[in-house]
Amino acid sequence: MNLDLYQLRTFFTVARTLNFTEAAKRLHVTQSAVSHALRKLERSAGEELLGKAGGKFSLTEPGRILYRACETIFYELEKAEELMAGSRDGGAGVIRLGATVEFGTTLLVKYLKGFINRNPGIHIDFQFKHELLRPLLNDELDIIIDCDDHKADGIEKRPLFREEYAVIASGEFIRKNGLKDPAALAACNILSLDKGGLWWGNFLNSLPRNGRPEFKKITEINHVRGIINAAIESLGAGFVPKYCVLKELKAGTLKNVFPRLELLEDHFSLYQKTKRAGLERHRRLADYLANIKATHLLRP
Amino acid sequence: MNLDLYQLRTFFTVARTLNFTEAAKRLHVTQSAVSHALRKLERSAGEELLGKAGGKFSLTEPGRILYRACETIFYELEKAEELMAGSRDGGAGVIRLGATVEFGTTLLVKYLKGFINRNPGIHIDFQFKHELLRPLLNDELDIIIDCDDHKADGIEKRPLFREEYAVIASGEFIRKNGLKDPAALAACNILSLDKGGLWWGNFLNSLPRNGRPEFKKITEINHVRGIINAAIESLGAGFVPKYCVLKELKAGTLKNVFPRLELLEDHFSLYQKTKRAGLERHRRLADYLANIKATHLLRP
DNA sequence: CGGGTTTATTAGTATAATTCATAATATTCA
DNA sequence: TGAATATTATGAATTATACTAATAAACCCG
Repeated sequence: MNLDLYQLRTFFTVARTLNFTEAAKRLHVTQSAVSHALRKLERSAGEELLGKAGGKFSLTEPGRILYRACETIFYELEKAEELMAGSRDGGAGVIRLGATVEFGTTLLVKYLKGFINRNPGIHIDFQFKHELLRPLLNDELDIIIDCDDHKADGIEKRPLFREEYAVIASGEFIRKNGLKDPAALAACNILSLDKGGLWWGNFLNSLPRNGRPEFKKITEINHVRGIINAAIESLGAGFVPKYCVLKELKAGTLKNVFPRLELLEDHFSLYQKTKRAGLERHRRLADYLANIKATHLLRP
Repeated sequence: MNLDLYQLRTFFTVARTLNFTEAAKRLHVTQSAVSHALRKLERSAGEELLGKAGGKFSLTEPGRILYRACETIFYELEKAEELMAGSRDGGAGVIRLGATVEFGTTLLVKYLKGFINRNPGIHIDFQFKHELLRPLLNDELDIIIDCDDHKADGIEKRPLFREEYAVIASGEFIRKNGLKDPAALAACNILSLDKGGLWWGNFLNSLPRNGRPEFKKITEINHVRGIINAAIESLGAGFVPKYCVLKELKAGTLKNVFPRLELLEDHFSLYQKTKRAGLERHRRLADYLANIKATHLLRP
C-alpha cells in the first residue's frame, strides 16, 4: 500500500475542512494540487476516503481510520518539533487563542501581558468571537476559553474560574426610576443583547419565581460594550459580567444596582484537543490561566 | 521548521541501523540518497540529529526525541494501513517471526501450520537464530519467541509456555554404562553444546548438591540436532528439550534416562514492540501461540 | 602507511508535485 | 426553472526535487 506522506498532510487538511478550496488555501497550494493529491492517495490506499453525502463531503469509514492516524501522526510531529526546538528556546511556538468577545477584549489581553513577558518564545494570536468550538475542532484555533459547556470527542476541558454578573445603571437612572428592588425593572428601559430579553435569563433565574419582573421596554444592543456605554448615558439598565465594568463601577459612572443580590455565574473553562495538550506551550498557558482567580479579576 | 516526511522515513531507518549504507539497502535507494536526505533533514530541523561518537554514529538528544516521534508516526501509519485493508482482507500483512533454532525448526513451523491455514492473508517469514533481541529492536523481526528473559524499552513480553528438558540416550548406551541414577553420568561420555559442559547446568542444578556427577568425558557438538543423532548412535548421553526428541522417544531409538526426575524448565515468551502490539495480525498470532500448551507439544 | 569501508559532494537525470487554463459538476437564488 | 456562483475534476506544461552515478573525502584497522 505504502501511503504517501505529503498526500496524507493534504488529506488531513481536507478531512478537517471538508472543502478542497479551503484546504488549498491553508496549505498554500492551488485547489488543483489538492484534488490531484487526494485522488492519488485514494488510488494508493485502494479505498474511497471521502464520500459525497448530500452535497457536502464526509469521511468514509477508511477515511475516518486514516484521519485518526493523521491526528496522532501530525500532532506527534508537532510535539517533536517543539521538543527539539525546546532544548534551545523552551516551548516556543504559536498559540492561536480564542475567547468570547467580551472577556477577550476586556480582561484576557490585559491579563496575559504577564505571561507574554515571561514567555518571549511563545507567540499568541487572538481571535475573539462567539463561535469557538468549531474553529477549535478544525484546528483554526489551538486553545479556546469559553463559558459554554462544550463536549466533543478528543476535546479536553479545564475549568478556570467563575465569573459574576451584575445589573448596572447610572446613578441618575437609578434615582429617576426608583430602582430599589428587581420588581422596579419592569417599568424601566432594559438594555439587552437580544430583543427578546433572553440575555437577562441568568438574572431572572436567580430571583424567586414570584418576584420576577416582566420587562415592558427592551432596547436591543448587540455588543456588551454598547450596553455599558448606553447605561452610562442613562439610557437603561444593563446586565453584564462584572469584569466588564470594573472601571466604571470604581469611577462611579455606573452603579451595581442590586449589590447584595447573588447572581448566577458563568463558568469559564479552557478547551483544547487532548492530543495537543502535551505541547509544552499549551501546558504553560493552561497552567498560567488556571492561576487566575476570580478575585484577581474583580479586584485588580 | 516543518520537517519533511520522506526524510523522516530515511532518518528513522538510519536511526535504527546507525549505518547509512545499510539503511540505503533497506530503503532500496543509494547511500547517496540517504546522505542527502539526512543532511536536508538536519538543516530543516536546525539540529544535529546524529553524532559521531568513536567511529560509530549515535543519536543526539534532539535525534532521540525525533526518533521516538518516528516510532509512533510510522507504527501509527502501519496500523492505519492494516485497518483500512482490514475491512477487506482482515489483518493481512507480513510477520517476520524469530525463534531459537531448536524450537523454531522442530516445533514452531509444524505448529503454525494451523495458523497459516486459518489466516491466508497473513504471511509469515521465519528466522531461526540465537541472537533475537537486537533484530527485534532494529525492526528486522516483528515478533520473537525466546526462552531468554529480555527486558528492553518499548518491548512487551507475553509468557507462552514452559518447556521441559530430558536426559536422553540410546537403550544400548544405557545398558552398557549402567545409567541407573545421575551419579553414573560421571563415568560415561557426555554430549554438550559447549566443551565446558555449561549446557548441562540446568540439569545439575536440579539435583541435590551432594548428588551431582562430575563429568569426565565431554564431547562438544554445536547443534542440538547433532547431539540427538549422536545419542541415537550411542555416542553418549545428551541433555535436550523434550520437544526435540518426541519422535525418537516414541519410536524407542532414544530413551528418557531419568523419566522420574523433575528437571528445570525453560520459559518461552513472545516479545514484540509495544507500539506494534496493536496490529491486528500481531494480536492474532500472539493469541494463537498463547493457546499452545506444553501438553500439546509433548503429546501431539 | 595503504586497502577496505563508510560518508560527502557534485552535477545530471527522472520522477512527480504543482500550476494554469478550462471543463464538469454542484449549489444558490431569483 | 435557469442564470449566476462556487466547487471540484482534468490535462498539458512547468517546476521542483528526489534520486543516481561517479568520485572525492574521511575513517578504521592491521
